[in-house]
Amino acid sequence: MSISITTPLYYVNDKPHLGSTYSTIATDAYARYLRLKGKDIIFVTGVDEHGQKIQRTAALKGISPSEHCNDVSKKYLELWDKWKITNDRFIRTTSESHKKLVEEFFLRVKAKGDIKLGNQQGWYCVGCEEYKDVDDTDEEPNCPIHLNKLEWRDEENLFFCLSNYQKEIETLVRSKYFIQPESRKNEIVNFVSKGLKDFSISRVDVTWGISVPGYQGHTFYVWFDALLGYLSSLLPKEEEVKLDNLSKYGWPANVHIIGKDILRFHAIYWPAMLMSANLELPNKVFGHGFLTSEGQKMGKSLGNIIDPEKLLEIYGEDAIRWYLLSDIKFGQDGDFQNQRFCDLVNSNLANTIGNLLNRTIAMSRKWFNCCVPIFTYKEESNSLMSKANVSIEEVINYYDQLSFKEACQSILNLASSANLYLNDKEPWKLIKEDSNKEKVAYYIYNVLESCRIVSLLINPVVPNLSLNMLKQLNLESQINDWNKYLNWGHLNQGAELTEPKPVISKIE
RNA sequence: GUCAGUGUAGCUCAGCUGGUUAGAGCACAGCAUUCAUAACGCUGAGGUCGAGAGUUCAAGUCUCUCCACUGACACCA
Repeated sequence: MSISITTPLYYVNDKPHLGSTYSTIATDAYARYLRLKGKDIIFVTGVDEHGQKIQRTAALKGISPSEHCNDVSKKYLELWDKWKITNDRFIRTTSESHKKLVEEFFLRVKAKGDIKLGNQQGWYCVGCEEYKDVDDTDEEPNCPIHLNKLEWRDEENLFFCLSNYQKEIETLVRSKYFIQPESRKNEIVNFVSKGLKDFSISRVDVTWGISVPGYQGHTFYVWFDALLGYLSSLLPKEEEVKLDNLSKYGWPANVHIIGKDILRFHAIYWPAMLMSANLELPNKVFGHGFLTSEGQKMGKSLGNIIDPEKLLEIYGEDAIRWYLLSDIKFGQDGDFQNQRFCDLVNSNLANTIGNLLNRTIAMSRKWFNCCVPIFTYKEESNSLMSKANVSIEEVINYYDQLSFKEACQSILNLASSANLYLNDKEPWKLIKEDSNKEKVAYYIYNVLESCRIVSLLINPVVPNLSLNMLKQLNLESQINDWNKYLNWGHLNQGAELTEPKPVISKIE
């Protein structure tokens, strides 16, 4: 039975930014981890292509909305390709199957009695494109951002009766693992406890969207469209679009990995919608933090926007993945600092891990015929093996909880232990006495074996580095299966070792 | 405005129920050193723990006030 994991479906109003790249990288790391453990997963990403903003952006560019969507969606596809993201699906909400699914979903929810016609009233700012909360006594309110006058709008909309699910949602959001991280869970619990209001699911002034069946002039508004992409993405192309088929193809999602800004919609609206449609709920919703650049919010006006594509061209995916996943606690906000980024990549990947492999292969080749040592010698306790076993257990645990930073730390600890082990054993001194050769063989083997474990454990985070390391150990074939190889002793004595080259070069 | 969270070495962060000289990693300095990507290892310098007051034999750790930042407070894709 397969399970799905998802990134947000990114809004194609503009080209991809670092934030969406961050979500995608994290989800990719998790997907890679699950696959290594042998799980049958479907990694879903995609784009949300409807709405007024897109309609307007396209008009501004003098092209049709669909042209605009094609352009931007293509950019996303290309970018994920460049980053070597391993998504299995890429859903576009303008696709025909998605449209069918949305219609079916709506009819089901309507049949359940959870749809009603109502009026959306309020003070609307054209600039912000949203309704503003204003002081009731204010007869002519202004937008606090744009400072212009707000328009009074009274628009007929369809509503989803979220309030029907107050009890169920309350229970759900309080449950132990549904919302993560914990701090955000509290916000949501708080919010729900104040009482849920029905929300509108259609617009009458937006043409660029999916028409609501039976309601002339209405198109679906974001949440009743975009969120359903998680479902429509799962149906195989040849399969008839049917909600009942979903459980065969990976629904419910194991986790939705999203930015903290859209947590509420995923943790409250979405489950209620699914309940109404009689579908299973996702197991978990993880709202990660936002990135700043050198301590400041990224913004056009500040001109400090980090372009993920340029970043990739300069540094390559491993360096950036490592920095984002190993230095920023997943779930908290993070700051991209160029100096720190370079320092950490060089210190952790090139020095601690890369150089460890390099020095050990060099020794092994020099003293053991360009091969992994062959020996019969054994010591009673093998401290490195114990360290490796601890790391294996810890790292699996951390990955399971999406605690990438902690996982990376544990891997780094193992590599450091191996470096210390070498300095402690001093094989380069021992080897001067011929009688020590067995001992040296044993020590070198232990360190090489630790490198092998490191390379496997680190794979979800920095896949290229991992593969490079395994190649140098002549163990490329072990890359895809943790169940088989992620335990001590799978490095073969006497296997050939080629001349080591740095597995990752230093940056800047 | 209301509620919640954060504020600890240059940087990123640990410090549970209060208890000897406040910790780690990175960066920096010195030493050592070749097996290695000037890498690894060792040593060191660096903090009035946001500010002030209080409780206590004892507070980074509890209470109060203040300051700064962040988030939530419903339609922000």
